[in-house]
Amino acid sequence: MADPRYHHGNLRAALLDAGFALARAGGPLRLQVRELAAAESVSPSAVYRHFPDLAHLRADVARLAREALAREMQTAADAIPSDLVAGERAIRRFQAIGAAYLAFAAREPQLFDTAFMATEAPPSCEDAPSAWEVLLDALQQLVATGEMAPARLADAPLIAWSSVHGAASMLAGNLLPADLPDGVVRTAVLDGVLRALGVRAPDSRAPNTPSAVPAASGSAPLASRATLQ
Amino acid sequence: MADPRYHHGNLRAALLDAGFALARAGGPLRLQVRELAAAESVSPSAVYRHFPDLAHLRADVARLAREALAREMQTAADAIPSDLVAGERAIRRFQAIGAAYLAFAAREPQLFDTAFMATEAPPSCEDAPSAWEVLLDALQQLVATGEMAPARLADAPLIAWSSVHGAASMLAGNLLPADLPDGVVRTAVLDGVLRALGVRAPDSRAPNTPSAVPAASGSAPLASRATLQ
DNA sequence: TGTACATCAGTGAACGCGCGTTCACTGATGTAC
DNA sequence: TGTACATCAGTGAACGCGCGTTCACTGATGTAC
Repeated sequence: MADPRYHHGNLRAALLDAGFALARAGGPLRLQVRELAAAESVSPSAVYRHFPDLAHLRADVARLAREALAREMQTAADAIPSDLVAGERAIRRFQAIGAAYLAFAAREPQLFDTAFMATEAPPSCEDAPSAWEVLLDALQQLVATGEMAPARLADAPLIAWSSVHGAASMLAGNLLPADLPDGVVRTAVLDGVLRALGVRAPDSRAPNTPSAVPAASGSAPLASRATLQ
Repeated sequence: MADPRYHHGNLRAALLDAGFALARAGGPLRLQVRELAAAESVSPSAVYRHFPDLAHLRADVARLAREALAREMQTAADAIPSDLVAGERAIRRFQAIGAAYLAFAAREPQLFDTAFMATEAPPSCEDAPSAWEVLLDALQQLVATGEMAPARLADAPLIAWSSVHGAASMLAGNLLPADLPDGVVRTAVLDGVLRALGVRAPDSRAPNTPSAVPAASGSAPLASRATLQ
């Protein structure tokens, strides 16, 4: 029987998985050589058999986090029924992608931070799937079905990504009032994006009116700067 | 003549200023007890005469960074001529605030990171001025002048902040193509926010059309995922 | 006005810790013959 | 089929460093009398 300490088998992939789990629990600061090695019951120096330094390992864990995000976006889009009218389906898929992005940030704030942390090395390969590509595909479908003006494709990615990423950052960073339901954020931001893109929401086909927004309970809940300083 | 090493005078404020300068140059990671003390030519233990620990000092430096941002927003708003028609003035002030936010992130990325970094202690006082309040004031002026629907106030802060903060994060984090001019980002995001809020831009009074967007040079520049992974 | 003294704001050395990384090594694997 | 050997993937100890923080101290300040 082989000594289980030697020849782990696939230590590189195991370290990345461990990094993913550590980042999920504790964020970027938990990505340390010794902790990663301990997670795989391996000596710290074994890490250097598979990565030139910690920076490269961190960059790949960040990539895994982004890929996890992209997969959830794609899965949410694919969950939209395919028997809808093409235009409505394109809109619903676009909304599902944004909602998945927000849900990921709210449910896995540490992983979200890791996905977009500053890295001092490049990842070993490109994101696959890529969240950016998933977004671009959805926008192109909006154009193909006539729901968005073709010229809007020039700035639509920037508009959509800014809004959703900004809201996701606030959800992950707990910058929003704790009693603010995620659904309110989702509705406000996603409806706002559709209006910014000149796309009519499938529910309320009257753009530029606040009707789709749930009524504020008492005074405007977002007006409090208790948490968002 | 007093020994200059003793009785610094206002070491607390000086440490915060030094922290601001260090964060500006090197971001949150540069906020270290020893480096801060050295910046003021003081021994590390002197820091503990004015702050219980590093976390509290960091929280106050972050506050200073947010206040610097808020001041630039307010200054930009106040630079809008006051002899304009009230409605147009309110819109221009709102645009100026957003543009200042984006310019701050692009010009001082490290300071921007510091402003919104995670802290393990609360700041010693509230932000003054507060960027959030500056935004709220501008939105209320949009309503007061009839440029925005009052009901929109419920979600307008979230929509505006998400979009601008998201774009600012990308500018600060160098997630956007390097050859993409800041002006393109500014125009795309700020025009998008106005459309999302149902506010007619003062230039192009035809909302929901892409006319205000500069023509894409060749293929859509944002479609490249070279830098935005 | 001068002096004793409590208070304050620093010093300087050290502690303990955990980090990334290196180095000589050793055990396991796989291949040539 | 068995064996020598090159190669690979680990070990374990150590290095050097820099970190936040503590502690006993000391020099300067300001106030009471």
